[in-house]
Amino acid sequence: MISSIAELISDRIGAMPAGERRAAQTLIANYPLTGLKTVAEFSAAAGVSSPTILRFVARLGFQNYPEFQSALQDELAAQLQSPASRTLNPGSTGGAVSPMLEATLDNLRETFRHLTDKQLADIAARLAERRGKTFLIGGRFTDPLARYMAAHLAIIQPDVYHLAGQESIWRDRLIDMGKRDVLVIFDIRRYQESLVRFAEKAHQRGVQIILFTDQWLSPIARFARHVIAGRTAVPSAWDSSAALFVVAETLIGAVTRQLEAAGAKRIRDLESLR
Amino acid sequence: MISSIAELISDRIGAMPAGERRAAQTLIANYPLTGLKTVAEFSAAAGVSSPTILRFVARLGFQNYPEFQSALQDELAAQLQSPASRTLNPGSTGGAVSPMLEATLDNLRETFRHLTDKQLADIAARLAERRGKTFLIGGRFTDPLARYMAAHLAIIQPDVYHLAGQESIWRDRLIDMGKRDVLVIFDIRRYQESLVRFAEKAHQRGVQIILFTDQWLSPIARFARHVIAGRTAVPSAWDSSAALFVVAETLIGAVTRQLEAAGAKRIRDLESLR
DNA sequence: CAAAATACGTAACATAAGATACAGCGCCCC
DNA sequence: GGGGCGCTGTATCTTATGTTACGTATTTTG
Repeated sequence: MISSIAELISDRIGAMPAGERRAAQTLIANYPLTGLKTVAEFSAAAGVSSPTILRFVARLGFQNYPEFQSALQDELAAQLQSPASRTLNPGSTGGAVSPMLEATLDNLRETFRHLTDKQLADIAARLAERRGKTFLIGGRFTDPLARYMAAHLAIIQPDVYHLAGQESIWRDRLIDMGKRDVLVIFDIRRYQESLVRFAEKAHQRGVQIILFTDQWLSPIARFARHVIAGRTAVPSAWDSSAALFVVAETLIGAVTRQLEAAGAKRIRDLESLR
Repeated sequence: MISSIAELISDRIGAMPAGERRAAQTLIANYPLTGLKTVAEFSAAAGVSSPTILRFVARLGFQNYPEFQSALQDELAAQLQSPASRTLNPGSTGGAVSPMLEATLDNLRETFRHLTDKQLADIAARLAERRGKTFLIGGRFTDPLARYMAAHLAIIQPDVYHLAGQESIWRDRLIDMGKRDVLVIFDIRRYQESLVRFAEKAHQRGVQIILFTDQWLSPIARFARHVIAGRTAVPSAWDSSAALFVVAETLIGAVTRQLEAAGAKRIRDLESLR
């Protein structure tokens, strides 16, 4: 079975005329980048004319050049999103557990690779900024993450609220929200209508939204000031929220560090209350 | 110093208008593929108009769109040729992020290293066994994990209950618990007195306890049938529950697989209820 | 060795892509 | 509340990209 275009090429390269073969070799040589450039550039790199390139992709079975490029891009997307393929682990971890663990480790690495220090620092700074209130809410499966984050933030600073219960309840809380406030939303597929509506209304009131979502971006991204896109794919019937969980923990740590001075006093006060 | 376009973006994303920021977030979310597509496709993915995309790349310092794409391709070429450089993002190694990530990755590996497939399989089998009820409860910071697990398990099987609210409430639920039932407890330092008491009473009633705890083992371990000890140490003011979270997800996946036949029907029934 | 078939490139064409001008709108500041 | 600024989208235009037609070169075969 032929799965990648590279395989397809090496499968048929024998039955190609000289010019097309040069095209094939050039493409393979630094795959798949040459194929993503324009026909003119491709042809120049291969030292043949444009029509030869087009005949080449036609021979591979594509209707036209854009279709060929799309196929390459899809392949590249798959490759970039599941870095598992590049870490070929030769039996180092053989159990039935490891697929799940490995996928999660990859998701973590991949999620943080798309996340710069500056982004996290900005978000942490916004959360640490003690001007307005902080609200947290999540979807069906992600609401526990909102709770987890709220449980920590509420200790180191005042005015942290987790929005729970029925939609009507938190919808009414909108009235307390304004420009100075922050709303942290967790929303991964399948995105919840009610959350989107809520986010939109909050946005209209000038609330700054920090969104935790998956790589396909919840529609809430439209309204969000900051977006954290975590990888969720694992070999399971469910999506994994582990990457978002770790980002949340990282943020909690960062905020705590920023509030060190004020926070330490607050924690001491809390202790004395027990 | 700014070496990659991704860094450049996150450096300037703060100073961008809303539309362009959406473009930036969309690009980062699955970098760099969106940037290799046409302006029209990019704009559609981001939910903005084409000119906004062009203004976005102009703001990044590129003269025109093709130049921007070339830069992305060059970057991608460099990345594909030296896979090692992917993991070491020179800008972020010095930052505050990676210590946290690295520690979490270590915790995950370490946690699973002490966890055999058989252990997990046994626990999953016990959870999938549909003789009695399943109760879940957690401590101050770990209760969200109990909720997360409950949210999933409740979908694939009946009689799954998360114990929330005040101590007196769940203490009274003890009366419904018996030998056939399972109690999943999350408890990490500082271990909660109330949970220990609850676990002891449940144990006396013959309830099988599955305990998620840290490597120092909650006192509840005395009463537990199964103990999962996760690593929690991270360079932060707080302990990390990420390892326990991932174990929970792994178990959820395993239970789902075991209940595939029965669970599939149940999920279908649930869908039809909406 | 000759004739035919195939391959290749040049050049003209059509199309789709990127760029720009302009008007509407919202937002912020005064 | 009013004026100004800046952001965004629609519509138009221009560019360059992919495509095709055709003539020449090259190879293959009888």
